[in-house]
Amino acid sequence: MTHRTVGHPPGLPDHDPRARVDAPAPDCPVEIALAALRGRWTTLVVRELLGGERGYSELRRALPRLSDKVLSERLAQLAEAGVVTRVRRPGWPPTVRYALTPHGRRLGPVLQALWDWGAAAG
Amino acid sequence: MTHRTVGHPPGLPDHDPRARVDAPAPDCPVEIALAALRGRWTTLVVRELLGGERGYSELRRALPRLSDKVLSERLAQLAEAGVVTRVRRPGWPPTVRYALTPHGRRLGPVLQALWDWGAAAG
DNA sequence: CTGAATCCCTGCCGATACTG
DNA sequence: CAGTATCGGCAGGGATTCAG
Repeated sequence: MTHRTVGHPPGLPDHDPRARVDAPAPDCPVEIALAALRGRWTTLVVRELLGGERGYSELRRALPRLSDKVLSERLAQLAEAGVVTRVRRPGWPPTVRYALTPHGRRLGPVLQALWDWGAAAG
Repeated sequence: MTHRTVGHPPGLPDHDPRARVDAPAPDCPVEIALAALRGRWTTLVVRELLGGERGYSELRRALPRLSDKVLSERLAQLAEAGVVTRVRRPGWPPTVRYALTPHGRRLGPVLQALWDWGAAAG
């Protein structure tokens, strides 16, 4: 959805056309960000990659209860969102490395903000 | 899920027991925050309330395509999460006012962080 | 080793109708 | 005015199986 954080300094310019909508809009930046993080396991995969480049089976070992299907889905989703890059290495056995893009690394502060809010007493 | 924003200054203490899990955990602060914002329309309702106290029908007018059912669900969900308070006013016709709690108002920076990330070029 | 395809089940959301 | 009850469609996620 589209947002203006009204009354919250500094606040974004109200001239942004993606603001002031009355329904969920896929081009709203907040929607884009939440879409990138959407789905079970997604943030755990990102957290793992914040620790550095990983291979497919390394991710599987780090998250043993995550199924192949969902891991594939998440990696595809995150690649689509421009968060991770996928690099096939030639040779045998075939190996693939996953790493955060610069944009993906900028999710660090976002996850921190979410953590801080969730950690504060309700 | 539980997160440690590894490699991102300042970073949280790694002693937090809610970190370093290998599966989605409901008590992880990031999970808590995402759960509060989960579901369609949720952030739009919050954004509306960031502009100040609102009544039920004011919210309906601001978000005309949001059904009664989902609006009720969202307000209940946000109240459960400690984000909004619900105040019935005596008299006729019955009126109810919804407002953000202090905790809810702290979602401003969180939504800002999400906006900023989503607005940055991928 | 690194995935994609399939099956099934569950939970979310929207529409409609009804109540205090 | 401020909701709740009910139903149906669809997408998400887990287990298993198959493929490059």
